[in-house]
Amino acid sequence: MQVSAGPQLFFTVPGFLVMRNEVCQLLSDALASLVSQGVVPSAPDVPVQVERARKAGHGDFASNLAMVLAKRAGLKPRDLAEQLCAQLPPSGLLSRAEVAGPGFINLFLAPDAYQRLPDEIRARGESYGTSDVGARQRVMVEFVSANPTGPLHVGHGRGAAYGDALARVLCAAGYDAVSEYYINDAGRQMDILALSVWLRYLELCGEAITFPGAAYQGDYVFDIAATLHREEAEQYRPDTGTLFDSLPDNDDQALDALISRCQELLGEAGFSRVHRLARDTLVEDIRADLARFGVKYQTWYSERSLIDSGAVQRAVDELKQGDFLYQRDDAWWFRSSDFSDEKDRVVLRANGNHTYFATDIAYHRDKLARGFDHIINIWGADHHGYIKRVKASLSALGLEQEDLTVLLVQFAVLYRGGQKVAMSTRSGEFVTLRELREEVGRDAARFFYALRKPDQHMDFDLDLAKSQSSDNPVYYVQYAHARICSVFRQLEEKGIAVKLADADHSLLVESREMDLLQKLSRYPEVIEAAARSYEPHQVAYYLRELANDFHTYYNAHPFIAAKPQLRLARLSLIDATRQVLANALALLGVTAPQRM
RNA sequence: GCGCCCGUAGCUCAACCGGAUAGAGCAACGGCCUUCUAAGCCGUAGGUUACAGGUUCGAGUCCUGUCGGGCGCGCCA
Repeated sequence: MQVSAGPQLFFTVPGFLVMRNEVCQLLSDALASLVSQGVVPSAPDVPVQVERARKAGHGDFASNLAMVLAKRAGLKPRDLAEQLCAQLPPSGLLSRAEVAGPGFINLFLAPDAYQRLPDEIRARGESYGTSDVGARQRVMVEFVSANPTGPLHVGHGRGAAYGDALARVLCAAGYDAVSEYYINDAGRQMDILALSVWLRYLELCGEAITFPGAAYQGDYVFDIAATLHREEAEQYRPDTGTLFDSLPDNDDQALDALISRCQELLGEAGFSRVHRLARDTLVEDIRADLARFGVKYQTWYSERSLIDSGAVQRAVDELKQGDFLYQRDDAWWFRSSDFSDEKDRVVLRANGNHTYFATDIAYHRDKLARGFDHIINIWGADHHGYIKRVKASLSALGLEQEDLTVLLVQFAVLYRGGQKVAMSTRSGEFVTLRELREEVGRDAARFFYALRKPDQHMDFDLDLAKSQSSDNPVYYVQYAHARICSVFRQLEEKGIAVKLADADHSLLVESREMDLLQKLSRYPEVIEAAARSYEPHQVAYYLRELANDFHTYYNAHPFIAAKPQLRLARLSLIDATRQVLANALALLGVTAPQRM
């Protein structure tokens, strides 16, 4: 069934269409006509590509369709292009089409298509730009998922900014996207944290402790210990006389021995109490930290719950039954090399504990079992070696590898005063996300992250990010929004009443006005492209372009001082601009201030 | 050594499933405020897209190799 694509449809269906897709449909119709006439072989499997013209003079849209099809049609590209133009169905959307260069088809929009845009944007409000190209497919985006063993650092910040923006962009493009944080609360690192808290607690009880160098050193460990001491007094202070006797020389082994002794001395319930207190405190801290960064999750999913529910055991058993596991050196290995991984991977260690990978297998299976059409993991680039094994496990469990996309975020290197900021988790010398937010502000930090595509190495200039000057790109965009708000405040102060709905947009004939209208019309396409390629940075670049068009317009033409009819049209245009600036900033988690 | 990511203006980065003359910001230089916020605008200059081949009507984009950078290659998470 063909969709007719007149302006009627485009402007009356409440906002689920994208202008470029409408143009694309017109061209598809033209192609179908040529096929039915036998000019072009039937059922060409070539997708019809239409893109925004990159140069003024090339019209509004351009297509390479004729060049792609020329060979199989046995026609010269330009001749085929002529025929395609002739077959374009009548439409209020396009005013004309012409052949250019080696065979491009340049398409020109009817002025009316632009002139109705401000009203359309006003009617759509916050939803302008959204579309249904995602067809309500259910997508989960999992990101950050840092161990709750300490505060988030700036590396997590990049993943948070990216994941959150991506989820929002996907929603805007018509996907049913949700965000999830996977709480790694089951591993050895958490045991070390619990031990660290307990040792600090013992200090508070007056014990002389030699705190291990490999344990967690951060101040937050003291805070949690203090809470424990305040709430439980000395209930978790057993006889610790032999606690540090004859520990292994090896630091890691000594730590494991201490954990075992701690578990023995406290009993399962006692250790669990300390463990849970540490976890809950840090998860809450992380949640609050991310919330202040503008990042909210629909779900927080506990790794431990996968173990407690038996999901990990079931997954391992099933892999065993399918002969995907084998025993070697007392450990159980997964045959991931059968699925193009470099080598097989341990799932159950010789000591009986499962590896992180084992819970990951159960976790990813669980995600898909929850009914998502697609799951996306955002990982730090240092985890790239894990992609193949996780995908291999999906195959072994009869699931589709294609249902999982792993997106890698490269590291950000901080610069302050032109110097690289040294960071090391080990020494506790890292810049936390909280410090970054307090130093440069949430908006600047989010916008800086948003300005980089994730697979690019990134230099983060702290001085630039916190500068309250024109050097800072976030203010450039926010300033455009504030300026427009200011214009409307001026109107109010002068007592000038405006009824934007009465504006006659045919009065908008200046080149800057056309540029601005064109940019506004492109917004839904930007969202669609950003969603399709998982690149929310496209929204950030679009924002800069839109702000630039506005600032240029602002400097070139008066709004309030114009004659009443023209004034109304211009105010309507900048009001629409304000709406799109606000919508796009919201996608990136950046505020749109009314004054600056 | 093997694998993954990356290499674009002096610096930081874009470039819409391969398209027309590779674009912005910063830094440099020159202009624009008695008028709606100068956190702004306009202009000038800046390039063999690391290098060498290949694929085709067309390559920054795809393929191969070389060089350079980051990361990974644990019964850690």
